[in-house]
Amino acid sequence: MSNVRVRFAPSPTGFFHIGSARTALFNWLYARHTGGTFILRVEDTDQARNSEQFLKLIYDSLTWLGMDWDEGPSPDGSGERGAYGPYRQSQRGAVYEKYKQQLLAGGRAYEKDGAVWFKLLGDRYTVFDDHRKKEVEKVKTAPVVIEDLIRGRVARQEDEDFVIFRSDGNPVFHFVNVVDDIEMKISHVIRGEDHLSNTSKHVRLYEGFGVPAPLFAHIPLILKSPEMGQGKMSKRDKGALIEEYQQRHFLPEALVNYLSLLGWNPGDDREKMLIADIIKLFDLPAVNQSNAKFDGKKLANMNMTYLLEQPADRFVGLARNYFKAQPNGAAVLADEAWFREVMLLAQPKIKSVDELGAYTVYFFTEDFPIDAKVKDKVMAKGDPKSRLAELIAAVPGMDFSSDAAIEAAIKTLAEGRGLGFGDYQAVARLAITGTNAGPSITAIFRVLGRERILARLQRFLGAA
RNA sequence: GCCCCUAUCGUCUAGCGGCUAGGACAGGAGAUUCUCAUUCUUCAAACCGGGGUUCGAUUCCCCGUGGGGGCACCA
Repeated sequence: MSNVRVRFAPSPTGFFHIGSARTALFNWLYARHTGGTFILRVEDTDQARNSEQFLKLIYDSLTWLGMDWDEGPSPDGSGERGAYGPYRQSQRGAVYEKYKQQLLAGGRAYEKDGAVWFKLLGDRYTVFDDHRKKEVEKVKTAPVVIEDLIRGRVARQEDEDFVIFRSDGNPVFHFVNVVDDIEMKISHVIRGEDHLSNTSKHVRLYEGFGVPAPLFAHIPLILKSPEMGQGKMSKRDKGALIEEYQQRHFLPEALVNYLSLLGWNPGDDREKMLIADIIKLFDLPAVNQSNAKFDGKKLANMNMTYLLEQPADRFVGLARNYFKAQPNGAAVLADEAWFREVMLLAQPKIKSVDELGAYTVYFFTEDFPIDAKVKDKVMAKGDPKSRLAELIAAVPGMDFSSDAAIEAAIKTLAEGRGLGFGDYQAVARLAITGTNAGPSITAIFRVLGRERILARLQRFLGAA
């Protein structure tokens, strides 16, 4: 067990964002890499915007992604574990009060306009701030120098007193963040670069409390992809919410793998990696300094490569979860053995689990759609109606015992007329599945069975 | 406006003074396959600009420019 203690400190004020997930991930990876402690702390001081629903979403998303926390609220929200609680800021009022009194008593804070302000040390002067369009009091101070683990030395001037308790009596972010990091003995603050400018405030606060500051590591931000526009990813952007991937039944390890590569790399060409290897290889100095744009296509590709190699049981389980949430789910799942067979036929073909519904409809209903474009194309080539009639004649006597037997039968039929397998395949597929994409036609014959194949062929020919 | 961070193919990135600037996703072409997809081969694609430092800069420094973030009694 190392002395590394890191925390992920989200606010339950909105959906769980991909940027938050990445920050959580880097903290978690660092804790696991170093054998340290990963803490979840809920920053719910903004009573107006907090909600229990969003809090639950944080627990669920972290759990889904496989980021377990050593201290913090329990995943079901019922209690908590760890020696430095409570882990919800809304329950830490007494702690903040104590630290406020300490500053007040030491002359490092004062009241003004009903709020409590942190007092900087140095000579004071007044200037007109043309950004805020008002007179402000400034303080001459030495620059705050931060030795950031990712950015190197960063110097920034902090030259204005700032509010630490609002006039409504509630403490502000900068204050509670620092107090809790002290109380929870946080060793490394790993957070988004958007906090880099805040860090000078935080360092002054640590000084005010007479406590050494933790080490800082400011990670790059995730930006919109070029199609989405400019700026950092916001909750409005497509693909920005973890919930979305969960609903689409992405593999969490694929998402984690992709996220780990946004701003970090193992130092060689490896991209697809086991979580265990990512943990082993991850380190703070290897994190990039520049922001990364989100690429949904690369994520989708990562998800597909994971999907292709899933063991049958896991894939079928994933498929089952997906269909449970579909309107026709109960019917699809009715016959377990058959469901499994169909899903395993689809596994090597699909790119994501949420394609499964459309990809396998015709296995579960006679009322499947016919793709008009595919129909036009297939029916325009050769003499498909004759091929269909020939198949209808042959199917009753065909050996359906294996894919190989079916393939042999169709080939024999084709050769007898100087044709190829393909001349039957396309039109049979169209008649039986309504599309041109799918598993091998022989497997479809075998799984659907003689009666249904024959019925579909006849029905299609009759309508054509 | 002020402050901070940052800059290699469209995108994620490797490179840590001397390389035909490498890989991956996306895109193009081809091969394999009963379709589709996978897979394989292959093509196209980048060092933001200007000054330095150096025998030599993608690499180090400075200045621009571009991108990002921050400047609240939000977090």
